[in-house]
Formats: sequence, C-alpha cells, structure tokens
Amino acid sequence: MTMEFEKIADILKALADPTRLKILSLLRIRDCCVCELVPIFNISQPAISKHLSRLKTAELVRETRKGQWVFYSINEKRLEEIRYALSHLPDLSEELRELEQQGLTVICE
Amino acid sequence: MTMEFEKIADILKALADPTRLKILSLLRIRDCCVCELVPIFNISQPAISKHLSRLKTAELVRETRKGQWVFYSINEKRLEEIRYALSHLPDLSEELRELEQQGLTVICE
DNA sequence: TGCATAAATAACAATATGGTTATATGGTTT
DNA sequence: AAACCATATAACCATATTGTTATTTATGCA
Repeated sequence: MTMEFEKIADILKALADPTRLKILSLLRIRDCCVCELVPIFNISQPAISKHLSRLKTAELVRETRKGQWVFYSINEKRLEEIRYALSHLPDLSEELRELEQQGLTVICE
Repeated sequence: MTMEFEKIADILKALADPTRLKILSLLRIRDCCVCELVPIFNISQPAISKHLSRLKTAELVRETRKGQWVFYSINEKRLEEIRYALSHLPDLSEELRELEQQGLTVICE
C-alpha cells in the first residue's frame, strides 16, 4: 500500500540527521535509555531528548518507562516501510498524461 | 560498503521533501526537462530548478542538455544505495563497549 | 545581429531545524 | 516529607530550508 509523498517526506526528515541515524544504529544493538545515549554524543540531554521525541513522532522508535528510566527501542517495521516507500513512490502517470493532453510536453529526438 | 552517518543524512535530506519525491516519481516514468516539470507543481521555475540542483548534488538525478532544454533522469543506483544504507547503518558496538567499560550503562532487569 | 525561449543564479523573506540553558515533571529513596 | 535522579519542556538563538521576484546565462533561429 502506497504512502503519500507528504508522509514519506515527514519520515525521511526524521531520519535525515546524523545524530538520529546514530541513535537508531545504537538501538539496533539493544534498547537504551536517555542517560546512556547522552555521553555518546557531544550534545546536551535536552537535545538528545528532542531527537528521540522526533523519532517517536515518526514512529521510528518506541519508549517504555522502567522505574525512573525511559528506554527506547527501534521500530524496524517502520524502517522497512520507508525502504519500501522509496521503491514504490505514488504513481504520477496520470499527471504526465494530463500534461501531454495540454500539449505541454517537450519531445526531443 | 558502509556509508558514513553524515553522508547518509545528506542524501536523506535531499530526499526528504514532497516536491523532490514527486519529481523523482515523475522521472521514474521518463526523463523530463525543467519546463515540463514546472506546470505540474504550484511553484516557480527557479524553485523547481533549485530542487533539481539539490537532487543533482546528492547524485539522485543526472542532467543532459538537449538544445535549449536540460533533461533530468533518475539515478536508481543512488536510491538503491540509500535503501541499502538504511538496512546497514555503521556499526556502533565499539562505542557501546566503551560506555560499558566506563560503567555508564544502565541495566534494568 | 538581435530576439525569443529555457534554465540557473542572486538577493531576499518566512519558517523550520538543531542547538543552548533554565526549569518542570515523574519516580525513587532516605 | 524532602532530597535526588532521569527525562521532558520552555524560551531563546543561529543557521538551514524553501519559497519569492529580478536578473543573468545559454541556446536556437529570423
């Protein structure tokens, strides 16, 4: 089932940051809590927290509270969805056909 | 071969826009020149031109001049590379091991 | 040569992004 | 209850992004 361009772009925006990609790569090894992630990066705790929040909104990670810690886990299914979406972008044949009907196409042989 | 986090993020940023995704989807049907793309979108010619330039920098498209027109074509190989990169992000086991050596890990059973 | 068309670049404006520090919230422990 | 620790949120700032209009560059043709 095809995802809308806007939706795909939103998820890609959540992915398109080196810190967030690194977080996802770490979560592939095992679930981590925020305080474990902080010392790995050269940025503040609130910055990490915001990156995680962005990933959560895009459903790329899930959170589970364990006592005073919040553990994050990767949602591989979502990553698979976005990989699939890149191979199967919405079809725009109709738009191209309309363009041709309006005589706006350029043919260079 | 693994791509750096920064590099992957750069290509994802080029992808992470609905207009650019739509352009790529159109180029999957056939090569198009700028003047064909403009009437499909509700934005100006320079805006389309800049989107194409962004895609070209990320090597997601290639351009070929044909007379006064510049035709753009999709680089499917690059799209395949980014899909592969999402499945095979750089390994950070070493960073996690260092964290454990410094006693910074949190274990909740 | 001079003009028309296609595309790129320049200069600018509004909004989004990614960081900071300070503070609030939620849960644990003494 | 009070202090403590982990995390989230607020307010703010610098830079990046994405659009605009005006202009420049490149090509084709009368």
